[in-house]
Amino acid sequence: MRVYLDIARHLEQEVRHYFQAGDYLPPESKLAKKYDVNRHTVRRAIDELVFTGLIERQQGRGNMVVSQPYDYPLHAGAHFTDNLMEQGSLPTSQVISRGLVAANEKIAGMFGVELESQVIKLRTLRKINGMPASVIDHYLADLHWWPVVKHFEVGSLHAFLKDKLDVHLTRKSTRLRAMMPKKTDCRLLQLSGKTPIMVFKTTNVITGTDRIVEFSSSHTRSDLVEIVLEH
Amino acid sequence: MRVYLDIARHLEQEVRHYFQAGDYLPPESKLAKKYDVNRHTVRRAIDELVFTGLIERQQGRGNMVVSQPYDYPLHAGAHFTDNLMEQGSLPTSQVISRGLVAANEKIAGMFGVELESQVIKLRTLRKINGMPASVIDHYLADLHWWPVVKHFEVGSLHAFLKDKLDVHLTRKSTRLRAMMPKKTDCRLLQLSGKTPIMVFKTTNVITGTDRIVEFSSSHTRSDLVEIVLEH
DNA sequence: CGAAATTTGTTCGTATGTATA
DNA sequence: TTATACATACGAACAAATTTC
Repeated sequence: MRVYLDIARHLEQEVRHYFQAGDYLPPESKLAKKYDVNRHTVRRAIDELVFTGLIERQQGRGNMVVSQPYDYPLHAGAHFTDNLMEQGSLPTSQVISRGLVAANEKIAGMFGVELESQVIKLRTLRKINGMPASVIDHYLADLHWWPVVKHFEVGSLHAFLKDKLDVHLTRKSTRLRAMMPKKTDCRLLQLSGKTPIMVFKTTNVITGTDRIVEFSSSHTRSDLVEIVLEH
Repeated sequence: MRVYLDIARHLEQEVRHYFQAGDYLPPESKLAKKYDVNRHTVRRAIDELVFTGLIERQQGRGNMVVSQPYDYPLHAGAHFTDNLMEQGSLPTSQVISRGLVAANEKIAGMFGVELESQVIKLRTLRKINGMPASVIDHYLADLHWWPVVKHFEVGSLHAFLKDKLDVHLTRKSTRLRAMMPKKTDCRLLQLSGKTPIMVFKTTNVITGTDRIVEFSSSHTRSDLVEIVLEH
């Protein structure tokens, strides 16, 4: 059983060998016919590739290949450093999902909006030398940004907002802890479940004001990344 | 449409208000009946909560509530905040060992002294509400401080140095990672071995200079302490 | 211990909604 | 506007893991 995992593996090989970033997969319906399974099963397989950041779904358009093939990961144990001051403005991240979600109590409270009101949610994956290093959920308060944010694909979110919307963000506070990865973390970060992750929660305000307009939660592999703060 | 999002929101509220970590949701079949939808739809809703780390699926068993709801009244001891900017000058730490040791390569390099030359080492334990929260190893470059440091017992090491020796220290850099505790960590911090620790390595200079005269390495329980940085 | 019941996991089929070209 | 493609939802069946008896 678990046909979708076989298909996911096969699809991933196909993508890495014969597709480039920007290409689109064949339609789900075609793939379903090709693999002789229900379209649900193909979707479930593609879900896996979306999770790992290889594919991005685009309703009405298709499933796009996000990252380059042949990005071979380094041997484990390699060591990187990171600069906390650049969290949220990291240049090497790519979007793996986006949409509007209802604000939960915490988010609504921070943003000063009604509970259940809609906010923008982006999930980005950051890779270092082809290795997934951290997955970051961004929440944006201002729905007016959505038409623009819809087209953000790779690079720095903060730079993108500054560029396209003239919105300048400043970090207000950062909260940090460590924990063992959940299943989703393991999948997204290709983790074994034995190494802990670091969790950063940061709030960002519009520069010069106290209005929190972005909240992000980052899950970072602790074996690949060492955080550096220069005072 | 998007019934599953409504259900996800409702479930999240229920969980945050009436469930604790370790509790199990009602079976998906019951929830499907309750919300009068197909079980698929309930599953899709629960997927959202799994995604955010609130719920963990356990095949054959049920869907378990994972994390303590953050807007829940905390029972004492569950959660603390800490301020990184005060690391190394924390008032609640006590010395558990002290002495002169030979500098290893790393320490010698940082201090700019000969390999194997003697440096001061202090090990302090920091407790929060009587619970060991972190163990810190301090290395001091200047042996002239030893006669004075010998008498340091509790409180802030930095304040002590300022008081007794008129030495003003300023943090230069902090490096941070997370790891699983070693045996010694488990013993000193009364840890089970299943929760990760955060490791801070900080260098301190004499204020106004670039001379690194203190290096400290702090091992901190990640389940008791959340680090807060205000920018 | 083993069988039955319970609960989540996967797959099929079908239908309809929504976004994009 | 129409066609295409992804998104959501319903119903049914069986598989796999766990608990209960």
